[in-house]
Amino acid sequence: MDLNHNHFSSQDCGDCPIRHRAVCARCDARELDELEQIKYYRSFEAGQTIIWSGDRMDFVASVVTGIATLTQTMEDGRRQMVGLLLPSDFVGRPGRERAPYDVTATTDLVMCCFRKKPFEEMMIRTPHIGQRLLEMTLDELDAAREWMLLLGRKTAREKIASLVAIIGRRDAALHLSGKKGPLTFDLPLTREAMADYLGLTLETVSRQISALKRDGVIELEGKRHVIVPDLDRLLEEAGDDTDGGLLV
Amino acid sequence: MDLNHNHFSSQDCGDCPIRHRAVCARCDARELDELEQIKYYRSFEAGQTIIWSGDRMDFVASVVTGIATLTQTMEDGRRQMVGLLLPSDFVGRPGRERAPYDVTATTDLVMCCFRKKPFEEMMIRTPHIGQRLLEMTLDELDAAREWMLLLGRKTAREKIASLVAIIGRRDAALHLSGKKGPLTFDLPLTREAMADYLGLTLETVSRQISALKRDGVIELEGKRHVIVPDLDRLLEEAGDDTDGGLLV
DNA sequence: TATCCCACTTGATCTGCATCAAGGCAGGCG
DNA sequence: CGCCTGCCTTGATGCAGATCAAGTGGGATA
Repeated sequence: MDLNHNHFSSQDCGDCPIRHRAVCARCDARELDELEQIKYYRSFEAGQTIIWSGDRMDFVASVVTGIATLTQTMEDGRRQMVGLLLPSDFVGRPGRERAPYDVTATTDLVMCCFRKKPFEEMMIRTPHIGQRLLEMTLDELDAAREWMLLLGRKTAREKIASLVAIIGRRDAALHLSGKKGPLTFDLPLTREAMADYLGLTLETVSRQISALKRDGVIELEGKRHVIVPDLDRLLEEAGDDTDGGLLV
Repeated sequence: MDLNHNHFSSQDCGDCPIRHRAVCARCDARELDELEQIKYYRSFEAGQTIIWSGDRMDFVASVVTGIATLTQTMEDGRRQMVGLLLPSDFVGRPGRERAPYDVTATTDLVMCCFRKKPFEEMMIRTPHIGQRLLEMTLDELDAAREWMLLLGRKTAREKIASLVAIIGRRDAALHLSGKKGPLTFDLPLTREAMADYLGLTLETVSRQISALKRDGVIELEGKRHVIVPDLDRLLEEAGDDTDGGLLV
C-alpha cells in the first residue's frame, strides 16, 4: 500500500532530511547532490505562523522535527484545520504560486525546504520524485477522506477517541516501535488546536477528554501526556472499523 | 494552476474518452494506441453499486458520462460521502489492491476503465501520465480540504448554498459556457445523497432548500432544476471567501 | 381511471453541542 | 512572595439540527 512510510523517520535522517520519504527514497548520489544544492533549513517557534493563506510560497518542504498545521479561516473567524504535518510529511505543491491555507508551527519546528523553481525542474528530469509525491499525495487524500467521515458523522466523543488513536499510532510508528506495553505519548496540540482539527469547540474537547478519562478509556498525566491501557477499547470508542490501514 | 481542466470535457471526447484530461492529454499516437489496448467501457444504471469497500478492484477508470460517488459507512449505518465524481474525473489508485470506499452510480453512468496491471506498467514507462495523475490528485486534495471546512464549520444553510454553488459551477465549466444569463442546472443528487455529502439528514437538506427558495437565493423548477438569479448572493450565503479558484 | 411507489416536504419534539460565564492551576517574572 | 497570563476545566443555559411522524405530489403501471 504505502512503501516507505516508516523506513525514514526523522531519527534516521540526522541532519540529512533530504532522505525523508518525501522526496528521495530512491534517489541516486548525483540526484541527492543536486537536491543538496537547492535545500535549506528553517526553524520556527511554537505558535509562529510560517505562511499566510494567499501569500507567495516559493518553496516546497519536508518536516524534520515538530508539528505544523494547515488551517482555513472564514471571514467571521471560524477555523478548520485541514492538514496536520508530522515529521517526514511534505508540504507545498509544485506548480502553485500561492499558499491556499495558513501554515502554522504548533510546536517548535524545523523544516527542510527546497527552492520551488529548481525543484520543479528536477521533478521533470527525475520521474521517481514525481512518483513518490503521487504516492504521498494519495495517502494524504485517503487521510483527508477518513477525516471527512469524522467531521461529518462522528459524535464529539468518537472524534476525541479518533484523534487520540491517530496521534498515538503515528507517534508509535515514528518511534520505530517494536516495543510492547500500553501506548503512551504526548498530545502535541492545545485543546484549541484539537477543536480546530475536530470541528468542535475547545470546551467540548475538554469535557470529552474528561469523560474518556472518567470512563477509563484513557489515562492522563498532566494535561498532555496520554496512556492508552487498551487500544482496542479506544478504537471501539472511535467508531473505527478500518483497522488503521488508512489512517495516516 | 491546473491546466487541462476544461479542455477535454465529455462532449469533446465523443466515444474516445481516453482523451479525458485524466490520462492522456499529453500522450502521443503510440501511447494512445497502447491505452486503446487496455481500455474497455462499463455502463451502470442509477443507484447501482459499482464496487463495495474492501472488494478487489483491478482497474482504474475515468467517468465518461453521469455521476458516481465514493462513500464510507460505519457499522451502525452512518454514511458520509467522501468523493463526487463528475465526467472526466478519475477513480482508482495505481498500486492499490482493494477499494477503500463504496463506489456507486447516482445517475446512469458510463466509465472508461483501464486494466490496472498494464496501466501501472505503462505509467512507469510514461512519466507524464504520472504527472497528470499527480496534478489531478492534488486538485482532489484541495477539494477535499474545502469540503472539510464545510463539514466542520458551516451551518446547514451554508452547506446547502455551498453544494449548489459547487455543482452549478462544475456544470457550467462542463458545458464550456461562455454564455451569460442566470446559472441554471439540474441537481444530480437525491436529497439523501446531498445529506450524505453534507453531513446532514435528508430532512434538514429539504428544509434548508425550501428556506433558500423562500428567501429568493435560488429558484426551483420541479424538485431538481435550479436557477440561481444572483451567483454572488449564493456565494455569500455559502460563506465562501475563496473566489471559486479551488472548488473543483 | 385508479393505485402504488418513491422522492420529497413539513410539523412536533428532543438532544448534543455551542455559548456564556466562572474558576483552577502551573509557570514566569516583578 | 504575590501577581499575572495562558491553558484548561466545569457549570448553566440556549439553540441548530436530529429524530420521529405524518402527509404531498408526480410518474409509472395496469
